[in-house]
Amino acid sequence: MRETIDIAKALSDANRVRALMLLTDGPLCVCQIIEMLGLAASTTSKHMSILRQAGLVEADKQGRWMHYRLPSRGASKQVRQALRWVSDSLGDDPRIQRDKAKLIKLMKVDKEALCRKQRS
Amino acid sequence: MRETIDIAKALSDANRVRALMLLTDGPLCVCQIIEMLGLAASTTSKHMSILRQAGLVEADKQGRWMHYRLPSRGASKQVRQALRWVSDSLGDDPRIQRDKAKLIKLMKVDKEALCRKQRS
DNA sequence: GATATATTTCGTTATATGGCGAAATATAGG
DNA sequence: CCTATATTTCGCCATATAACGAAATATATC
Repeated sequence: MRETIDIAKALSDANRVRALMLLTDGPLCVCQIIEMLGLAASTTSKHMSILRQAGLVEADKQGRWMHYRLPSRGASKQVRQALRWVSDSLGDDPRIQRDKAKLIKLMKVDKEALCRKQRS
Repeated sequence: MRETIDIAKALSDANRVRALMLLTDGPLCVCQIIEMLGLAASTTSKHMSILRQAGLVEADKQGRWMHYRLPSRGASKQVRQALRWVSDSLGDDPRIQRDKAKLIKLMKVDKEALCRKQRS
């Protein structure tokens, strides 16, 4: 029960769902997610931690950079099914599609440059 | 997007999820749901209205009694998929099973008697 | 039509949540 | 080991949410 509610809670905020959908084409660095959502770093970090707690994303730290990605095969049936639901539901949502288009451009920007820009 | 978030929000409260799962074996009267959840009538009513808004339940009024049930075939793919997720996830949850057992007993009580008891 | 009653709506209160900026943490590189 | 820096944690504020009881609504029955 707890797990199910945690997953539902994690999915009940638009910015978190956007972040999740951004990961469908591969892992992203926190700074990239910050840029995409347009939120403060602290807020974005909290969102990712909630998604992680629910098992909807996995994280791994590479040096100073933290990368988030969708869970690998090992994920529980619950998580897999929830992810499929969201993904099927929002596959052609206009906001999500705009995000994906914007992400393609963003991926061309160097991470170092991105972080520098965010600092200033 | 809105619809997805509304569904997730509706599913992010334990009492609402319990109410939803109670309906898997057929429609119930509000007074029965009140009894099962152990909440005030007004609170229960609000929960049902949130589930209804999200499309996760349908309602029909029969005289003074309002009956809630899971949506019929017409439901959107989103709703059907979300319901399957919850149902698969909680099929063998202990709390849900206890609820179901309790419901079987409750179904033997006359609705009139139930409402009278709740009033007093 | 008046009364009883099942449910909903309203008003209130306490807690949860999402947002930010500042401070803390951890790691790369001089 | 000291500095720079990517991310997280903390403290705060505003808004959202879940709970209740009281009042309102709708419907059956007299």
